[in-house]
Amino acid sequence: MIIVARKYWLLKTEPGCFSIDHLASEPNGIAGWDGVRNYQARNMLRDDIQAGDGVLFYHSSVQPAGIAGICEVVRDGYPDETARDPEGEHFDPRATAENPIWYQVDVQFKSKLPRLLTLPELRDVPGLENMMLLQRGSRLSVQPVRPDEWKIIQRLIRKL
DNA sequence: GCCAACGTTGGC
DNA sequence: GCCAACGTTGGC
Repeated sequence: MIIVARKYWLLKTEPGCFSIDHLASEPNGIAGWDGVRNYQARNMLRDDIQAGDGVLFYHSSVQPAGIAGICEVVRDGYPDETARDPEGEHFDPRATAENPIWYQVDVQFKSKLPRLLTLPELRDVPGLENMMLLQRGSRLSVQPVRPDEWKIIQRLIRKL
């Protein structure tokens, strides 16, 4: 018997580089989440994130930063080919076909929030105190989100 | 632009 | 394997 436990994640991106609008305008709203060059994040992309998982799409390095939309993982981790493109900005000369080093998933657009659910707002929400995003010095670009945190955030979104 | 936090690199 | 130096992230 296969038990599929749906999991939840937060994926960070700088909207100047790739925003929720970019994702929405892709064919079928599907894009590869590539270019991640951090081992902790890589491990989650490769091993933990699965098709069907829910994703909070987070805009970082903007004022204010915040959750911009919701998307869903539609493909499990697979080698990130941008690591092997010498012309690309995510090139890593160590990556080979046998040892790709870096991994990505594919995500599909679900919804764009009517407005950003901002970081300062999230900090004030009871129940989110332990959310990884809100911890000091937290800068992982791929973060697990607990089911209760996901639920609270879905409720906030409905009231936006 | 500043700077705290954290990751990576490389000499030893 | 330690750790100092350096690079990057990202909120402010």
